[in-house]
Amino acid sequence: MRLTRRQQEILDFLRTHAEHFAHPPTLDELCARLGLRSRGSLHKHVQALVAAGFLEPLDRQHRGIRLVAEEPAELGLPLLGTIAAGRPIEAVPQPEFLQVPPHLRTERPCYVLRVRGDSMCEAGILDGDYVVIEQRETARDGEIVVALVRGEEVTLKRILQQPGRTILYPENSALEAMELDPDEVQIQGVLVGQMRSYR
Amino acid sequence: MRLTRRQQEILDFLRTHAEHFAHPPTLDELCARLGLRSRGSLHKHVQALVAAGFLEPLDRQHRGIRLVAEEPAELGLPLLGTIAAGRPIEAVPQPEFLQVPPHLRTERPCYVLRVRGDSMCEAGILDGDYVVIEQRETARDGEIVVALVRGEEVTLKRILQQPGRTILYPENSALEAMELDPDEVQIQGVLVGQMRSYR
DNA sequence: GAACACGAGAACCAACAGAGAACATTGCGA
DNA sequence: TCGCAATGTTCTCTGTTGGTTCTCGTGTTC
Repeated sequence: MRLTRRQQEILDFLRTHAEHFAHPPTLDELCARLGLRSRGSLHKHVQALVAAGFLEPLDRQHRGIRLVAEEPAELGLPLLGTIAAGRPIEAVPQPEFLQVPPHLRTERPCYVLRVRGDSMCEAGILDGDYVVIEQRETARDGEIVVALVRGEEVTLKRILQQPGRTILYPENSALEAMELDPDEVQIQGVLVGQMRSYR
Repeated sequence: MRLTRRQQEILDFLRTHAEHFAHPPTLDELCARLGLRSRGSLHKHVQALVAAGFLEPLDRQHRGIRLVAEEPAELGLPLLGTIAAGRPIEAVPQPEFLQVPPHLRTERPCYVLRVRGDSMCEAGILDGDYVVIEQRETARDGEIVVALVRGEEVTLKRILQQPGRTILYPENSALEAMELDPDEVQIQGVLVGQMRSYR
């Protein structure tokens, strides 16, 4: 649905307002700011914005005008840093955002890491690739996971969980699998997508 | 259908206007800008542009003059079919569209293919991957291209162009390079991005 | 002269916008 | 707990804006 001039104006105002104040305005306050004298008229506009999906329905709650969560689709996913087998994740200082198409991610919270090194090259994950990780603490056998080992090093490996031991396989025949006590392995996420740019 | 002078002028104005303002103009505003005094006359031109497919029909909506189809970016890129080394591209019946983040494509026209087979597996391109191809007839040595060989088979290979011969390398040590006469190879596009979903 | 592009202007009416009243609900303070 | 003020909801009424549809007139082109 398309917004009218007034609706757009109100929406813009609400967005800037949200940046400066913790609480949404009341209808009366909004009226005053917009030069209106009728709450009823304003309410009509607000309802239109709710119908258009920009505001959450304000079910009789006071100060109930809340902006709907900004589509993460537009913002993209945060690029948290670089993952290199055997070292902690090297975080980027300013969390950058990367656009990720929906079919490379899941509905659950995800983030992006940049891959450093060739430990997964036989699985088609190369140095410089971006991997999309679903934030999750458990994995199924055979999934590729971001794992924190002994609280110090982070790697991207394929996981196999057996009673009493957890094995992390690199996909590179030059490297060896790690066999660990389940307590030593903490799963931080599961690989759900991968991207590479050749430009 | 061909546009008249006035129609072209109006369309041009609307395009520049769209770059500067969030809302389309009203008929009256447009009149003023164009030096017209009759809304009715202008309306006739607008309707002609709607009929010609340049504007969306403005069903009595205020400020409803909107340019049509500026959204190939939003729509994504067309998924044209599946590419398997040694066979023609198997076109999908209904051109599907796939969202592709900007860093995986170029400014020039691009399309997406699905990869079948393992001929490029050592370059990290696996069976089932999506590849983003920039439409282009020439390539630099070392680029991975979509090449039509002898007018019959299409492959995804790394290219090397020497005087008098063109070599197409698969990235799979089990397969052999093709050495061809330059006339036999027609480049259809160059690889600029790659995506894989693990879901 | 017929067809066409272009423009003026009037009349019409649906979309948009606002005022204000009445009512319902919530939440706070006495 | 009660009562009141604050706030959200629903109405009706009103006026304005702006898209739509006409008719008519004037050049221009083939």
